[in-house]
Amino acid sequence: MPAHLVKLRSAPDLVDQVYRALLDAISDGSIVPGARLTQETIAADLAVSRQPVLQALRLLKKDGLVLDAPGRGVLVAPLEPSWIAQVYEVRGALDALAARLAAARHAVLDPKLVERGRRAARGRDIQAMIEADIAFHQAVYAASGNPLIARSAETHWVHLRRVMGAVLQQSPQREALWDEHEAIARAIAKGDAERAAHLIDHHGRRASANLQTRLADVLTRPSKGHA
Amino acid sequence: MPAHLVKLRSAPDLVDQVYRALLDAISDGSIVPGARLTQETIAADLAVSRQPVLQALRLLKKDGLVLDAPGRGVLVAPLEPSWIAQVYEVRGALDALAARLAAARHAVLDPKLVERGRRAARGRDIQAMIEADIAFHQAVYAASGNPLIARSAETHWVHLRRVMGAVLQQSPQREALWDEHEAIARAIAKGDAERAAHLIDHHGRRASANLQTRLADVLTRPSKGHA
DNA sequence: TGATGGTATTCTGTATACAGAGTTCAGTTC
DNA sequence: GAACTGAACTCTGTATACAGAATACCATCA
Repeated sequence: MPAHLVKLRSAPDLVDQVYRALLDAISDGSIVPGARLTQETIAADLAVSRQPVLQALRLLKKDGLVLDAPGRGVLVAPLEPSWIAQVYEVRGALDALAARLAAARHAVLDPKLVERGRRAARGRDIQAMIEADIAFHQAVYAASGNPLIARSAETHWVHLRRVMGAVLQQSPQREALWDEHEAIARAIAKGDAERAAHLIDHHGRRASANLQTRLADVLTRPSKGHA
Repeated sequence: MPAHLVKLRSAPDLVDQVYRALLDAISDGSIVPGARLTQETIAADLAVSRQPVLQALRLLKKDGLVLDAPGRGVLVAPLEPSWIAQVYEVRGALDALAARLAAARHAVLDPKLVERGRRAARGRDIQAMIEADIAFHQAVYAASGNPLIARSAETHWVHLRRVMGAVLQQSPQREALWDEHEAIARAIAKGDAERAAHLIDHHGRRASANLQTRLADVLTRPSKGHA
């Protein structure tokens, strides 16, 4: 048997598809925070029975993305500044760990990641900016050599993606962000674990503070988001 | 309405119960690593239909505790030394974060935790030792003020509990473990964040190395575990 | 003896049916 | 007019039924 044949993804079953669909919709804001969903409406929208929806919702509950609203369906988790702070604290610890490990291996991140990020930062496509940001951090996770880091951080990024989408109409320091990313990549390549961890830690703190104030802003003036 | 009435856990539904039952059985080793399970046998054992079992298994898959074995049911995740190392790396990062935050708040951990731990360490009840260990670390998480830490670490502890149960027939440095715990608690209470983080980090590394070698030992001489 | 083809079995995933719990709303009473 | 009681409705969770996919086994053939 030729070894280059990739193991083909046999059955992307309905539960996975429903889960993905809801995850994407919640991530990019198509389903607004605080929205109320019922199994039946989701099932009807996606043209499946309630069964796979039921299971997908349970997975989303485990992720903390939807909450039980007994008797009235489920509630899409609202966005709270304090929650964001907590997510960033945990993600920051994982980022620092990943950066330290990656530096220990003198990992070299693909320069294209930064290029792509800078290009996105100069453009207007918010989603592209978010994707580039996520891609960079995931590259650090991958470079750490510990796949569990990426898996643990995955859920956190869904939460952050939601906030970013809701908040990042335009950010002043978008270019500065990628200067930081580039410095982190350099420290990792050089094998300077402490510096890499320190940089990515501060990077996260800045981003956290930024998102929190912006989110609080949006929440107090709720209608402004649509202008 | 009196405020002291706790919100009563309305419906622990069958899915949760099945999930808990399997989680406990996998954690304490009643279901051995590598065992093959089918929905039907589980359903029959627990006297429920396949439906809740199906959902519970999907949650366990998300936790990485069971693997798909297409056509032959599901496989209880085997124990691998390298996996343990990965879990400890991530858990270590969370522990250090929690210790640092707890120290920043000058949190005082309940001294009973250490007392109970020492008593368990002198005894013979392996499960009690493990429980005491987990209880201490969870107390640190709780003291951090960030509930997300405990939630993120929860899954990791299930994996570790499995290994501990499989490996810790008797450990020579059980008392030393609680000296470390006590030192960590002191550093937290004193507010020395860096020292607390440093201590708990080393604590984790030692435990990781210990478990890994022991697990590798058990795996190469598989029958010895039952002696 | 080893490989190959077909068949039976096993197991999962999805859909439908049903029952229980909670909510909403209208009617009634003070 | 406000509060309470009851019924209708809505929604979820569980069980059963069915169809498809994968495996294991057995007979056949070189």
